[in-house]
Amino acid sequence: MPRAYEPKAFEEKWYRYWMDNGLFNAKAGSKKPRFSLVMPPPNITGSLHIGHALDQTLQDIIIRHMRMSGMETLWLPGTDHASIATHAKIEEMLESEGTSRWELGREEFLRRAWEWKDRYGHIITDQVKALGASCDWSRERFTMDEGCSKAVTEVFVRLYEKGLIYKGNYMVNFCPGCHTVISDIEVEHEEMDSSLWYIRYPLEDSDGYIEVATTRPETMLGDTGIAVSPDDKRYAHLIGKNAVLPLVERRLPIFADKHVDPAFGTGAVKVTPAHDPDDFEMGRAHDLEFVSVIDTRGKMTEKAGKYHGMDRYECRKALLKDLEDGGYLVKTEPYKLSVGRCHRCDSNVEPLISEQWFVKMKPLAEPALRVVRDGTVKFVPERFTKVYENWMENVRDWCISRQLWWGHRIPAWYCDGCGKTLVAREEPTSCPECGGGLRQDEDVLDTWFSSALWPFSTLGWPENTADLDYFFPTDVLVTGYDIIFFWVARMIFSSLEFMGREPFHHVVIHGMVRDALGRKMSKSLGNGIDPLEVVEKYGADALRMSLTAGTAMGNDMRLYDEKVAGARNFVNKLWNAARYCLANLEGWSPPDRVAPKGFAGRWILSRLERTIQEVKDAMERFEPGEAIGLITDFVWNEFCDWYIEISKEDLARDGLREETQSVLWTVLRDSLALLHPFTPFVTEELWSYLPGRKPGKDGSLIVHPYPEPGRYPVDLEAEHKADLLIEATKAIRNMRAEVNIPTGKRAPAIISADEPGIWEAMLPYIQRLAWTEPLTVVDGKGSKEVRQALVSVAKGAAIYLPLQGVIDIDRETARLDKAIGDLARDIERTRSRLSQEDFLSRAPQEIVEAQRKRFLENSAKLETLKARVEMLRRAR
RNA sequence: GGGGGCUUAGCUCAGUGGUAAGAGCGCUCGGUUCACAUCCGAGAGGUCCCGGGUUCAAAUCCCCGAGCCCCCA
Repeated sequence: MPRAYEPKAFEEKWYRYWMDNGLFNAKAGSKKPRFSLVMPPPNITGSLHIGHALDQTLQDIIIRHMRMSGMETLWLPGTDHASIATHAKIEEMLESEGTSRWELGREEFLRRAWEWKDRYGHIITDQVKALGASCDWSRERFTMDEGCSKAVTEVFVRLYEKGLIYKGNYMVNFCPGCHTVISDIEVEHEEMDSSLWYIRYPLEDSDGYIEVATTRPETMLGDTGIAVSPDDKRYAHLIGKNAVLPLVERRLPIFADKHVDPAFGTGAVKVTPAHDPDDFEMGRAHDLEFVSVIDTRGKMTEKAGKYHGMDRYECRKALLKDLEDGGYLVKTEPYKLSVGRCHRCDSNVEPLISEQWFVKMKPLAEPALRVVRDGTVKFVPERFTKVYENWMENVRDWCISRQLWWGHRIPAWYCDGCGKTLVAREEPTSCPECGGGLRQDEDVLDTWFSSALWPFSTLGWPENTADLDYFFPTDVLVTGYDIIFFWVARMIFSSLEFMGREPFHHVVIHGMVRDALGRKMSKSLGNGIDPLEVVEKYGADALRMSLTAGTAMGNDMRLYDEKVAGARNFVNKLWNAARYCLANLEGWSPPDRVAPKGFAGRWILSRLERTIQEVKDAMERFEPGEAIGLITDFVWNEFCDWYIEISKEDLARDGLREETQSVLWTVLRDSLALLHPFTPFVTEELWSYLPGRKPGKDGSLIVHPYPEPGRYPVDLEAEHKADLLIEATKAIRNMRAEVNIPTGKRAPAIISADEPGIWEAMLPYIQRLAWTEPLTVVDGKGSKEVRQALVSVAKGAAIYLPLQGVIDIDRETARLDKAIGDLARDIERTRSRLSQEDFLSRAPQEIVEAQRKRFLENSAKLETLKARVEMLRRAR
């Protein structure tokens, strides 16, 4: 075995081994209890970023843990066709070739898109493999593969037939960058510095004016009314009158509407029903005309008269100048404006009226709320429940059509003859009403429409497959809080509607990975961390560990080099601990039973038992960060720092050698098993060297049973002894450091104990661990104080460090005085607690008992120290 | 406007109502200990954001406030 941990030497090897032996593959219908989860499908356009790495790692930890716990596990991977993103990518590519989708036509465009998908679509899944993701690649799916597409059509048709999908003319968000409608949640709102323009609209029947304030002057060309608050006395006399739109000369009725905020601007607002969601509502309520002046490319329409063809912002400039020239512009004020921007391309979204397909949400939302409220679906951490509920309660109809070509084409046909709309599973040949020719809807569906079906479409729905029968509903879904609305919510209502039950039972939500300064990683900042570079430098295990250790589920985290290096250091520590164990296990083979008699062995197994219990508990609560923390503490701070050091002593002793080997082997074996879900590569590698390992693939760690509580006795007596050993060792090391005795240099020490018998057996260990020579025990009751020495107190013992030279009395007195002060304060605290009637009667017995014990122990220590100080004074 | 989160050591973060508040990194001092310098040993460093309340007991639960962040409208 190499001295240092070299992840590159074996990571690929093991991934291939697991794959080649089918160890990731699930069997439907197995007798074992099942556990399944589906991977949130990454976009085919993307490459692996650190957020994926976190998401994948958490899922892999869960699935490996479950696999080792004896479940028939399925982790189903796949990719998402990412309609807008891929479409944009292809268009970009065509543009660079000097052509366009319009020139090529739909069929050729799609051929090119599939070609692109075949070439690049698997890049991201290959990258996922480098992280060690143990998903069942034989079941890999794609949102646009045959089965998933069939599911999409089926869902569309059924919802349409049920009246839950409709087509209509409504206010939608149009993205001029992506050239398509997007849904409400794809719009991001951002506060921006802008202006508020005050414009004077002449009254029709008098010389007066009504002044309005607007943030979007260019939309005035589509104004068809003016609204004021019904309670606003300033304008009461104008209600029912008309104003005249400057430059356009359109007559605008002035009316009252309670949605108008009298405190905004002048209290009077211009109403543009075709270009503002609120105005749209007012336009309907007050029967106003709808005049569209901006088109889907963000350009002014014919209706804009002389501004026709201008870009919306260009038009704003021109218009403001004309208003000013005409004397209509009263003033301009700075104003903080909330602008809607496209989630994908950042363009300013244009609200406009357009005919689109929608999903009616109310009837679907209701059951989706119920399953979360009654606990059928649980969010982890729980606080995300509220986020979900909040959204679901206020959900609006979902605009699902997109003016793109890459995606699931809407299964709707229109008859040229009679105008009838047909929605069908298979392409109809002619109109059933009039026999006329049919034209399919040009649009495709929102990508999330297909992702919403992921937990069951990937298992074969709408067919009744064995996989669907066995693995559905899935158990857990792991994802980031940023897609609760986009995806989680939609899977829940889709599954309830089509499967008649929840898609999963737990939704485990993680946070975002940020850079060292806490900033979001973004292309424009260039602060993204490439997970593959990290794997290259530190190994996949270190990356996985650094993404999980020290964070609580649901919270954002920062990632930086030092953190990964720290994780790598632990893996290296494990590596070397294993080397030590293995070197001492040569020629040894495991016995049937491991039941050490020595206290050290009993102690470490007792600690291992407790660790196994605590890890189990943390995993059940979906807190892998806690679990990995418990394991690393155990391995590093107890096994490596103490037990291994103790074992060096015991291995040299005839009577103890064999049981010590057994203990080393046992602890190493269980530690590797405990760690495997977190650091699969290094543990499988080390496992392969472990004596007693079953041969063949069934002997692989990946399918070895996860350590369960109840394996080893919790041994209080051994734990107590180990406590004493550690306390005494630390006391001696401490005093040595105090007087600068170098580590490793032999120096004498004396333990003056109340019960010398207990200490007798520990001498060789303390001697080794604290570099004492000689180390003696004396009976504390009978013996005299040791003169030229430093002293420390432990439970039931005073520990002396004799010095050759004369000790510095002042310094030693000061040191002891500090210790006395600390002890006295603590004793006072416990004494006061123990004197409170309420505490004694109301606090649990164990707590009171612990306080008593502490009081007594500390009092004894205090006595010793006080006597010592007294002695030093006399010696002066 | 509504909802949520965060505030704990110099930095990044854990933290179950139980009584001496933890880790990693950094810092200081000392180490060529036969697994490991990717390491070992020792140490310094904290009004647990402020103020109330509940409780025998509060970093932890409740209320008020401050600062920062996120989501929704």
